[in-house]
Amino acid sequence: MAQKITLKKIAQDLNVSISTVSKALRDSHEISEERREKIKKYAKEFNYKPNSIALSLKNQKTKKIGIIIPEIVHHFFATVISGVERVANEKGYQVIITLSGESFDKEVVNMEMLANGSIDGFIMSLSKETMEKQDFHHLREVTNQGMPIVMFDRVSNDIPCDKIIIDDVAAGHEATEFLLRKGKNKLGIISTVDYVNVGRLRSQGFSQALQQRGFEVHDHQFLKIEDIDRCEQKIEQFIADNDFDALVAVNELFAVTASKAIQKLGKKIPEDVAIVAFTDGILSKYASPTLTTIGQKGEEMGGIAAAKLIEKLESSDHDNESYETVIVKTSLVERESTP
Amino acid sequence: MAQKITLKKIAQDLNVSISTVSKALRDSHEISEERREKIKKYAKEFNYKPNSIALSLKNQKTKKIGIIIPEIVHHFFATVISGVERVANEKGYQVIITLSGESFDKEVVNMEMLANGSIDGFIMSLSKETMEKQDFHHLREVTNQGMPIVMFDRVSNDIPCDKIIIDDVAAGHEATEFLLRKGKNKLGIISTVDYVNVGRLRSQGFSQALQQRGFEVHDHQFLKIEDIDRCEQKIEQFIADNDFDALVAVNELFAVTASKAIQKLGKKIPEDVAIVAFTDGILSKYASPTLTTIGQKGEEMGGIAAAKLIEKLESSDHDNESYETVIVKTSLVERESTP
DNA sequence: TTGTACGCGTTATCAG
DNA sequence: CTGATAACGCGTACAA
Repeated sequence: MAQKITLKKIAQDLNVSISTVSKALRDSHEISEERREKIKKYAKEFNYKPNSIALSLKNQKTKKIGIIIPEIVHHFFATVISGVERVANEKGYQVIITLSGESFDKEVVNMEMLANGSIDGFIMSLSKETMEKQDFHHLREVTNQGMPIVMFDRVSNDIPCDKIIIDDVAAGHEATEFLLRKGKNKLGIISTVDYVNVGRLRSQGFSQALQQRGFEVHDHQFLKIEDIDRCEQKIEQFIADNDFDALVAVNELFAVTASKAIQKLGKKIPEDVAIVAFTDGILSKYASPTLTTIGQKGEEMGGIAAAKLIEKLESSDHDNESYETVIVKTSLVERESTP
Repeated sequence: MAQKITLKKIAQDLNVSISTVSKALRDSHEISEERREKIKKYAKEFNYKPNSIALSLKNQKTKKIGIIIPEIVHHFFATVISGVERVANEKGYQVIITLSGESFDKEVVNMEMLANGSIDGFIMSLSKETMEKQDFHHLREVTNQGMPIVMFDRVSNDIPCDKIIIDDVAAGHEATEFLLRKGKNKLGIISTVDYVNVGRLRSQGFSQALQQRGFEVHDHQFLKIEDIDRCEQKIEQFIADNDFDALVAVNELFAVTASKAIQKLGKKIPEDVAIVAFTDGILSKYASPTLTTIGQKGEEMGGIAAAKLIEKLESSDHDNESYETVIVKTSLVERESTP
């Protein structure tokens, strides 16, 4: 009930001026020790804390960074936030999160809300709709105002800003090469439709790896799933129709679904068919058998994004007009689904 | 680069006073239509948006709500945030998220940071350490300042505030009764240590259901896990040592681990041993076999929490000093792990 | 119809 | 050593 205490109230109660209180609390030597102590004691008793809104207004800095992501219930994004939060907190920043829900309009609205002084800078990953529309005017508006953006994972080349991505082609290559080295030679890949970047790029890496090893690449080796909710049938069909001895799946869900289909057909993992999945998450760790995956290091990406953003925020403003794209190395985690 | 535009700048550029601009933009009839239009056009051209920090300071309202949760990478918490965010956005509020990482100290620090004017109210779930220590002084300080808190899931009865919980006793009862009705009669429960509320209460429901059916309840039916990282061994031991025909697990991880242990022992699910898990998440849906679970409805809890908080925030301040505890019904989702 | 003054809480600067 | 004043951006009561 006791309303929040302010400098003004302390000043009134102690019959001194506001600026005296302010100085005393900041240990200024301008104030006599006696008075200083008295004021500090009083402030402590009433648990005085400077009002951060007032400070934001005065300093033109909020010490907050805004995140806009498509969904928070996706494990990858949750890990990114976790990384952002960790680094931000270490450096005295708070994190405001908004969700676009893969909607362009909501992404725009949220950006506008946050850009009105709520935060010092953005960390974001574009919504699917934005990727499809290729409309980035909201980002440009923000950067034009001098507010820095760091993009991760789903980025746009049209916007000049720092970017944190993984090299999906290389990652697809790594997964494939790993299977080839294990002696597998009848490979298939379960991917998304091509306009989803990650699916297209990882498939590209898959093809490259095969070709480098002198294999021919055929269409029947590629399954491109459009509707994630009804992927089961298609995956079962894909596996039944082909005599694969190894599969790459561009996400955990496809991998688990494939794993089940394979076992249903009476084949053994990894002896008959091996699997490498992408996006190391909970499913891979707890599926039966556990899945070898290419980890996406969301935590690390988030951490790097936050560090980059804060660096920009705290560099003496505008002398630093160069932008960097950081490629985070993926890491292969071996589990039971590969020999 | 074009710095953010303010009322002041518009006023200068147009050679009028600040208040004229302010009034014009708010469609005041005090201002002549001609001038009004001119000002509005200019403002639109430079994309003027009121600075939210200044508004916060003036109105003593931030239109932001703070969330403190233990971890964001737990699916349940992610769904709660999703629900909070949805409702908050609908009502024009933004969401600031901080993570305690299950640490008491970090919870305290984060609360203090947010309480200094950054937000209008809290939505939170206590860290494990806080539950263990039973130290809630930081919560009390905040409520004493007149800032409302809504707690969910992990709550404290010591703090007067709205609470959103699931009836864990009833849920434990439901899970157990379900197994009994399926003809199982040698039941065990894999739970957490007692100071974690959910574990204790669900265990309680487990006991109640058994006793109501005339079963005796013995200590050996309870496994209480302290360290979630090394639960595997203990769960295997627990299953090997007892001849259960059904298990209740208070979270997905325990359930999946148990499922694997059971299959390792050559027993069949659900014929030999059935499983009911808690917290319906991704794992339950994709484990082999898929798991029957008691769903926790995180999205709904988050939505209710946000609605309650905003209601309190917008009710004419202090006439509303009653607190409510909302019990969200759980729902059993049948899958392959039960007959 | 337009402009001035004030207050939100803080700090920095300058005057006493 | 202490205090008054300005400024951050906004809205509004009051004065012109």
